[in-house]
Amino acid sequence: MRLSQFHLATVKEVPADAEIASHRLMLRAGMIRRLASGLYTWSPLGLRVLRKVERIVREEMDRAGAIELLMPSIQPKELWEETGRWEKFGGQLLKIKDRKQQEFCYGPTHEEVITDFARNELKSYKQLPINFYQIQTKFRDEIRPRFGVMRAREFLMKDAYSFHLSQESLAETYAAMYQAYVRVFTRLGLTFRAVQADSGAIGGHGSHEFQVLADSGEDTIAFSDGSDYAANLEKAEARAPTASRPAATAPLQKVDTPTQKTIASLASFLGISPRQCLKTLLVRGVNGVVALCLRGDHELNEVKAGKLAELPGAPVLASEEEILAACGTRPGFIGPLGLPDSIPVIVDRDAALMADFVCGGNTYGTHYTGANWDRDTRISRITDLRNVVEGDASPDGHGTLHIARGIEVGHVFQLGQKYAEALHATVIDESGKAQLMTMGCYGIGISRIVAAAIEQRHDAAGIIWPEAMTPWRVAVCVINPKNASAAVNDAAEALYQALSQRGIETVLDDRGLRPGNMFADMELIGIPHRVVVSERGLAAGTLEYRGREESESRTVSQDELFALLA
RNA sequence: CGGGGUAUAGCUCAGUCUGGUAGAGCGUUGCGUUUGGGACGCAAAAGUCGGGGGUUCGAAUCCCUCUACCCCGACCA
Repeated sequence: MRLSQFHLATVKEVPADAEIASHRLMLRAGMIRRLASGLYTWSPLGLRVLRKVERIVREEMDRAGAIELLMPSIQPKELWEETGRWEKFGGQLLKIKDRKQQEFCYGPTHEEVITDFARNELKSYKQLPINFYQIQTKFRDEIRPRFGVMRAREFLMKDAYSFHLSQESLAETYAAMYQAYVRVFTRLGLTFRAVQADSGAIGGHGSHEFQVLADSGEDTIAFSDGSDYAANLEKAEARAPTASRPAATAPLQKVDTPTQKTIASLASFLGISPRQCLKTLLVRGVNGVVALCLRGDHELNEVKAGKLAELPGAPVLASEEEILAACGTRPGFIGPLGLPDSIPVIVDRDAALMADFVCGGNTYGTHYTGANWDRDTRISRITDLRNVVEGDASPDGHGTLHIARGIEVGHVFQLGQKYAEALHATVIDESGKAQLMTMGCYGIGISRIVAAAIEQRHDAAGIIWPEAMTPWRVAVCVINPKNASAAVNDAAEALYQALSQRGIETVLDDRGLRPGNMFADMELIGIPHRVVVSERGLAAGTLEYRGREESESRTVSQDELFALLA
């Protein structure tokens, strides 16, 4: 590509509300332009990168035996009513009407459509297993779109859906998809982790997320330094403590804590560590409120709590009125001692090992010190309720957990029969009977990968593309082409041709900008290799090369350059 | 959904409190000087001040209203 024939549109300034590096750099490099909230145009430059990612994903899906198709982005209401998701999906579902007032949605995902396709197309067990995928634009009406294409409303996604007659067959395809994803992210040159994920309300047997590690990530993941164990924080199990509870030694005493409503203020007021305090949360349960107890330095894991039989779903903290009615005090002074028997006291495994602890006094402005389980108060149930923290033992018994931030770019999921059941997707088995199919689904956020890669790989000058994603591998920069001798321009042109003929994607910067502008642009848009052609070098018969991550350029011959790029 | 903020030149933003000639930087166009790390000079084009309504002799500025966009929050005791 000759840049003089391209539309490169870098800018110096970006809106103050572009907060994260990838968003700012994509705007500055001119990869995307915002059309409306959560909607972006991909410029020619941005599209080159997006297509690179798409291509690698497509190649690896094909290699893993998935078959590409393309479903409509607009989907009829009736299909979504069959699975009950027309109502259940919530505000993220963009609903639209046609001229006849028929209702549709812009597809946020395609389980309904693919299952409808499968129930019509697949008749016999002999057609299974089969795995269909598409690369399609999706729309989710996010509450708060932000960070550019990272959390946009319209985005490009690869989604695959596999169909099986047995769990074993599903497990095989699941494993193949997992391996395909490992290949995709490895080829893209990204630092990532495959982590165990919570399979959510849908149920199912297995789920892994592929997380690109980046400090700005919206997800928190835990991984072991002594094994392959890695899990989303939501899912990560806090290993059962092996120690036993120390004996009670302190007498139970009530102390005045007039303003100490938080663990932090309580601990500093009493001169103790937060881990000697007990945190008691009152949440809405199936029948009245439920008390959840954690060590003061731990945090409630909402996913774990949401699975408790005593709770109707994700935990919702009780209101001040409910708390006053249930235990006669206000937030900040709640404790398990003396709670009515009707309130279950569910205690985290680590909190259950506390002795001589501090907890709320259940009257305004007081706490107990020297409190002890059994002696002073009851426990209804002991379970894992907390988020793991840095330094916890890995739940598989090998190594120590570390916490990192990640950007979810892929998700593989054993769906089971939820959609097949709702849509009656069956095939005839060997004995001639209709059998519900079992499904898996596998997503990759193509457009999000572009942002995630930049998030992981950039410096003060701009983007640093991995070779697999870069719009061009090499930039040939001509110094002062308008006034240089014909020999300089000819040499640049010849080098550009030679590189292109070797199959190396090359961009020739023949715009005639001043060198500083040209170099800054090439660094901003992240081209991995830069070659400068000038009078100076031409006289010596050499080229000047600089890698994107190198701080100094070096002199090379043309052959050395080709070897470098081979 | 609740709270807050913003909307002025292609872009990034001043100007609004205290009503009186529409501003800057960057970018763009032209001319000239420059030419190895975001050059310099001169000249120029470019704005229904988000839309509508009101107050006023006079509104970017005050009031009402609508729209769009952004941020924070949705309760960890």
